[in-house]
Amino acid sequence: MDATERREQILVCATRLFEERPHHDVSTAEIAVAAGVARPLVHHYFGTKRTLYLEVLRRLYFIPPLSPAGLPSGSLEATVEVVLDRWLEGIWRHRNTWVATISVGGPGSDPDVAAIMREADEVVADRLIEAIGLSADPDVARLRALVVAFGGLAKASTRQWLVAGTLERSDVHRLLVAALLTIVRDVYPR
Amino acid sequence: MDATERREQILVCATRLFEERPHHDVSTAEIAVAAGVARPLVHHYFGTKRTLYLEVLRRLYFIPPLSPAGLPSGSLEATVEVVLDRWLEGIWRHRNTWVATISVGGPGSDPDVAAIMREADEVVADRLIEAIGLSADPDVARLRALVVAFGGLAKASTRQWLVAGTLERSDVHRLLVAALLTIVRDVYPR
DNA sequence: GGACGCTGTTGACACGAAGTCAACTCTAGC
DNA sequence: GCTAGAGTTGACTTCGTGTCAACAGCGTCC
Repeated sequence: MDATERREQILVCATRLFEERPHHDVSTAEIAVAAGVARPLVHHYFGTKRTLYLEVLRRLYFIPPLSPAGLPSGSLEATVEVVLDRWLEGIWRHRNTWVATISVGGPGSDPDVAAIMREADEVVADRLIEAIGLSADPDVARLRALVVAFGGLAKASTRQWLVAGTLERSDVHRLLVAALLTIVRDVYPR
Repeated sequence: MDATERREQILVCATRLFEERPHHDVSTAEIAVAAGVARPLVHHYFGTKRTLYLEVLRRLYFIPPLSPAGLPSGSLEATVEVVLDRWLEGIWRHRNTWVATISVGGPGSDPDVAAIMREADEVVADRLIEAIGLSADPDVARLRALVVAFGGLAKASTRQWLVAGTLERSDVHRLLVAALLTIVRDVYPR
């Protein structure tokens, strides 16, 4: 089999396993069996188990969708409403992956893992800022930091919606719209 | 040495190690050396390494302070301002521990870890609701869910402040005050 | 056609960490 | 002094990771 195909196949199997179980009790042997290959081949393609895990993470984190096209032109409020509605739509469509990505760890978690998440958070923040048409603003760095923080609210609220079931989708939408508008209007301006 | 003392000593050493390094490369042997005991003793007191880790987590998560006493009586806005200011003060005082607790993991992270964090988040949310004097409200469950989500904003923004350095403390304070007021006034009411 | 080299693949080994167990030490009570 | 029990540990077993040399398929050159 072709090298890139095999690599991809192993990566897919590993992703599935890492999504559904704690990574410490997913062994490379198990991944190899799932992919129908011998264990050393996993190491051949990905080096260490840790490298493979990080690659799975990158793939998961950068799948989350935020359709950048077809943004509505209108008041800030209307734009934010639509953008966040679409965003929640995408979250719902990929809810399994999303829940996996926002599941949390604790102290002693991997700094490389944290770095990947941080980078992904910033990419999402930039897209969001672009979607609401503020990417040309001076002092965007500060706005970005605020929107990254907003991302924490987004993750936590979608978890309440999708995992805990203590919030409805409409609650989450209202919360996020109100929070983002507050940030842009009241908190961001010096 | 007395059993509880020894247990405590091992727990303290383990906490220090888990705080500063990824838990997968902290070995029980290392913990044992740090505590000046033989490795099996660690297992004797805590069973598995996982159990010890979870106990460290519980201790870390439930240390975070939110002084419940001396709440100011006045407008909602003034109360929220003071409560969050004090909260940030506590965060700053225990910033190392705090940063350790909000450091993130990824998919495949432990469900037990997630459960501990979720419980801690709810405790903090309840204290916050109590501090702003809304714990007697009907439909508190929904408010609590919203405040738990707000906790996500609080974590992410304090991370921007303490780790990334992209926000000032005053930024975080303004952000959290505005967001919490928005939640209580605009989002929470049906 | 056979030798050669390259890529994909694997069996077998080395190393290290987790968890278990029987045995040792020391103190308290008879 | 002797026993009982708690605290403690050395030694062993098991398991997972990572490495290495070797094998199989296949295209290429003499």
